[in-house]
Amino acid sequence: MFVFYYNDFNMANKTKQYCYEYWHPSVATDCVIFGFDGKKLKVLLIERNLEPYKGYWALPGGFLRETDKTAEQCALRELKEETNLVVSEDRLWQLGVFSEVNRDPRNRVISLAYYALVEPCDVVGGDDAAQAQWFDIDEIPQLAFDHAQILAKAREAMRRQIHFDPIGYDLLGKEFTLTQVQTLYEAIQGVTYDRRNFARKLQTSGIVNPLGKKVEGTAHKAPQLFECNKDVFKEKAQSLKFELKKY
Amino acid sequence: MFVFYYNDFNMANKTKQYCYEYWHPSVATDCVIFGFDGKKLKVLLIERNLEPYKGYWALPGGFLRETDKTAEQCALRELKEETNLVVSEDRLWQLGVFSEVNRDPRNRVISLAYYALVEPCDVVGGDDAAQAQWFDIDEIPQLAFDHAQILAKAREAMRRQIHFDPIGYDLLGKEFTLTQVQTLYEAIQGVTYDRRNFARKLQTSGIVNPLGKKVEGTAHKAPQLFECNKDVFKEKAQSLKFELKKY
DNA sequence: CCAAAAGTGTTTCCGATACACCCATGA
DNA sequence: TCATGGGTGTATCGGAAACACTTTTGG
Repeated sequence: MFVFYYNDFNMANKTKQYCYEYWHPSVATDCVIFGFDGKKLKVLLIERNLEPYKGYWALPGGFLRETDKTAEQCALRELKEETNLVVSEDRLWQLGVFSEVNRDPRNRVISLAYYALVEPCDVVGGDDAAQAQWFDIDEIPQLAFDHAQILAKAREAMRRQIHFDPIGYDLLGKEFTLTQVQTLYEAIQGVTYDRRNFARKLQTSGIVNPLGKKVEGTAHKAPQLFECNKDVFKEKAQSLKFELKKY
Repeated sequence: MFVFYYNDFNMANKTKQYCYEYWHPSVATDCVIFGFDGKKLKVLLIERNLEPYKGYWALPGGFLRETDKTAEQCALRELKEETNLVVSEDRLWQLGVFSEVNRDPRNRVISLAYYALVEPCDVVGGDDAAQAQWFDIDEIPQLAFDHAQILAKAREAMRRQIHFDPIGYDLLGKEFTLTQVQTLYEAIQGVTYDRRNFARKLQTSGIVNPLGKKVEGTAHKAPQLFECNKDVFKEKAQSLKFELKKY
């Protein structure tokens, strides 16, 4: 490999192995990982171990490498490195591009942002992250870079997508109670629903199937467990018209 | 400026002025521009003047430059250069990132894709485009790169967004008839609506305001002209719940 | 026995749907 | 006068919304 040395005001006496005829920006990915603890929406953040913004909380993410087959692969790789969380690509959704000139104090960095909804799990810090931690969505600390903006956009995107894809159920795991679904939807949409109407709609529509099992060890009447029928959900979502009903 | 010469299998004896410590991908933008002629949905394409895919039709777009303040600015700049079409930034919507390793035969190129809905207008070719032309959305020629995939995704994104934002009316201009709106929605959603129900809903909801003017020179009863009340539209769209009704 | 959450049925109301006839205009 | 598309009212139906009491369970 050809290597040479070269100085500029940004970076003195470092190797610059990668040379191009035209200007290239740096490209990074960032992930907004949503979770749900049964009561509140959560977001997974890491504490930065490196400058800039060392010590700040931030979205997990990092630079695209030549070995990353796609930007999605980069996002998932960084997520695993920094939080030990493994997410499958079919649960990763594109959020958008953040390309403001000064969004990173070091360089021109284009961030490709993604989001995912995952079921409750443990996370640990690693690599460039001092630690990883779930935060209540309404108690987010000050974030590095423009990550607050990215997070806000992710909330809105998720809120919209939930009308079309059964992603909400990804937050609940394979089995859940109707109350959990309702609490989740209320947390996401910021509204409340009537428990009886909510339960009836979910069951009669076929979006959930009863598993014939009950939760054990509750200090009250044991609720039934259900699973999500994602095919039915998608079929129902397909019938969406303008404002969801036909004119 | 420091300049030196260097060979590799991609590009022999060219100047490589831009050097980085780490690998950087090329970043480009592509635009899917939707139009509407009163009957059919249209898409704006350019004929490529350069290799690769010289002579193929493609989405307007090009490489991100250091002078582009944002990716959006790049997209709009390239659009203007190639088709002479000026679109305002608030009508430009992010579509997604296309980052497959081999999507461009030359190099690793990340494409940031955008879409916009514009009212009918003339376009001309320029710069890297031999010509620019509107195509009926159901009569798209073979496209360069993965642009067919980008276009497909744009159609779907637009179809979803139209539930939440009054972007459909951007295709119609300031004044329009109710039949035009209906034809447009039918073209986008691929369904038909009852003319009376459609008109009533639009008017009683307050989404359109009558202008008290009529179209002139028709070979039949002259239809009224309306304008879109985008604030009302957004307010209505806000009331969307899961499947649009409250549980 | 008490607290806490689950389960369940009926009525009301509104909006979506289906449907057909007359009107205005230019050719 | 004819062809074309514009404008409009009503009856029905179904799903959404509102609403409260009983049941189960562990403590």
